[in-house]
Amino acid sequence: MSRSADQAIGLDLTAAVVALVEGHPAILTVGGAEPQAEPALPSGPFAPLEHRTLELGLRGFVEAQTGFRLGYIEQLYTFGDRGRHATGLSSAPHVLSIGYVGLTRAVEEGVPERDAAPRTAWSWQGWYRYFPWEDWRSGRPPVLDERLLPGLQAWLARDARDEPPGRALSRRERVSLAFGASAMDASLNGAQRDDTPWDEERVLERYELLYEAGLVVEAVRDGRDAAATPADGLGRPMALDHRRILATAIARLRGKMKYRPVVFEVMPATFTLTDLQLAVEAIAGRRLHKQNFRRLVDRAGLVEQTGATTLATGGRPAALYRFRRDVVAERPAAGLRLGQPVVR
Amino acid sequence: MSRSADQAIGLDLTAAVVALVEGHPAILTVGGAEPQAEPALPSGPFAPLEHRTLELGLRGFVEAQTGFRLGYIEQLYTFGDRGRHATGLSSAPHVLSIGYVGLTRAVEEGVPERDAAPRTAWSWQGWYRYFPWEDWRSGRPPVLDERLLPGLQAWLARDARDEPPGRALSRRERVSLAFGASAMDASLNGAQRDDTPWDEERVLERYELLYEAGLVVEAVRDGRDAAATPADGLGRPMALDHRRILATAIARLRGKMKYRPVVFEVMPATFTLTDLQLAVEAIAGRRLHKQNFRRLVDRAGLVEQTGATTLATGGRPAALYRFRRDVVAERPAAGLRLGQPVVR
DNA sequence: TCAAAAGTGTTATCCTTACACCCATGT
DNA sequence: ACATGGGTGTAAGGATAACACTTTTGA
Repeated sequence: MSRSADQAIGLDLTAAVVALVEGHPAILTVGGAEPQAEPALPSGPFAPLEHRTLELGLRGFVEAQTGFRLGYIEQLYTFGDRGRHATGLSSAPHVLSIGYVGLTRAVEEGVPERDAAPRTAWSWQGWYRYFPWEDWRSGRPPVLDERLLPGLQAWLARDARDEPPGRALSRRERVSLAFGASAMDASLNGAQRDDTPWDEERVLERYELLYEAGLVVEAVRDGRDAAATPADGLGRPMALDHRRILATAIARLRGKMKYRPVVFEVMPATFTLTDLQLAVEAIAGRRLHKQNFRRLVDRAGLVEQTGATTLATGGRPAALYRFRRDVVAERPAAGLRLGQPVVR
Repeated sequence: MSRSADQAIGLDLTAAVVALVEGHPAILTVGGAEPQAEPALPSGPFAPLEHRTLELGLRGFVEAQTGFRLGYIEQLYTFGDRGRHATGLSSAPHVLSIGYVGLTRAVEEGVPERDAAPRTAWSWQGWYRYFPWEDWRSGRPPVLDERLLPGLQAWLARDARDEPPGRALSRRERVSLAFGASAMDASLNGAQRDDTPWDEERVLERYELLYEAGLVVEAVRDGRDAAATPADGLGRPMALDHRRILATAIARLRGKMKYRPVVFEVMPATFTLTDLQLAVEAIAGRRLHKQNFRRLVDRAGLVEQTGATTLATGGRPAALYRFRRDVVAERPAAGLRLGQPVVR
């Protein structure tokens, strides 16, 4: 029960800051400007004497490195696997990272949220550059069938023997769950009744499997078996374990959106219903049914009309809406329970 | 971007280990045997050179301190607020804690899961001793109206002035959300349309409010304003911030149960449907509708009959069931989506 | 025969999904 | 006039919530 600081521990606070840039979900990255450098998320070492709380420390790093002041933030997970995100020297101080998601508006109209000047090169990067297989907005992503699933199949075949039997799910089952039953195609293993569909929330499970299979560059960099790793890997790499944190952030947002009104954190003060739908689709990574979406939003009492309209969209003028802050107090779970209407 | 271990950081791994003991949800505690000592959760300092991963470190602590070998575990949150759970000396090393939930069977029939002898005094404690207001199985808990809500009301009245206005929810709204609209009784603030019901998942929000209001002993111990703290406080205290970790664990379990088959981790190999219902009710803290529960479990394909029956329940013999492990592979979200049928 | 608990059947209601159609603007 | 996107109505299917009722044991 008594504690002693046996061994030095380093703790990084890392933020996946999300905004919408030209209709696409984007994250704030630092570095990566030089040809070979990998982009990173805003991050820094937690210093208990300077930072009153973890959250304040995080906000400080983001503001210092990019000038953005965060609104909504949420802790995701504390990652601590050795071997990953390691320096190679086993005597080096062990570094854990606490990952956060933050939401912000890329550009606030009028009042700029960015006060301080950024002290580092930063930029917005579309998050689907790091996870091309997660964007189903214009149909099933080609990478899936062209490279990703074949790679996974090869991995399963290659490593079938050294798999310990036990209560845990087999690799084959995990792949099927994460990527949908179609991933396993002809080789359905028996009692597969209702073929598992693609679940947009399983972003992290998918990334982890690709990592284990050696199909992302980070796996090779961390010194894992790289038997079949393509030279370029799938999706862009990020520094350290930041892509894993981003995967966790996307998964969390996609889930949370359905029962809490978090989308509005990335929306401007007023917007059309189509704008809102596009934002939700951008985050969820799939298309939604227009009419049902509108009724959904309406019934949930999430928005109210401002009275104004805009012609900016072309066609019939669209009514402008604003977020109704009261919903949070009125309804316990005010979100957009999307259902599965993939319209395509 | 370069890191340096500026200041010493201590990291505690802490586990809320849950099992069912005589039909009640219980957690594994250590210490607290002596009259004045507060019970604690199994816990210990993370030592990167000894523990390959955070999870392995945690499992080690639990096994060393209680002899229990954990099955399912899940990371909850990393707590790092200074002022709480602090030593008072500002130069003492800052200690963060990573909280986990674990599930286990209190007594495994036949094969004992407990191999090693416990090196510390440990015991199972019903979790509702720490959160009496969370148990609605035999109706609305009396503490709520007798002590808890009056205490909160007093706090709201007392601190109404020094509340900063802003986008965040007001204290009054937070109380209403966490404890249901009935908490605010006559003083409904206007647009309160559908009166917020009690949401069994908001365990942490409720505990945090009680802490802020100085109504739990820990708040006084941590040096917060104790203007109206009753001598004994509400519910039993735990060491450090362990009760907060337990609150997080309960909240997570109550939520997770609805979309993942985690209940079965605390069930014996075979059980009757009533056993299962009682287990779910014990965790959720409320009664469920019998007939609908059975159909729910059936439709979800979560269990299958063993063929055997038992007379142990009294009355007509009950069929024995076992968990169908296949569901996990078959259905993406195999859980008990409870709905709100509070019967009583 | 009665109490106790297991187990089955049925109905009203709401929500989800899908489809068809109308409206207001610019070109 | 027509293309474009905004906006509304309604019907079919399924899930939920609530009800009443039958079955099998032990005392």
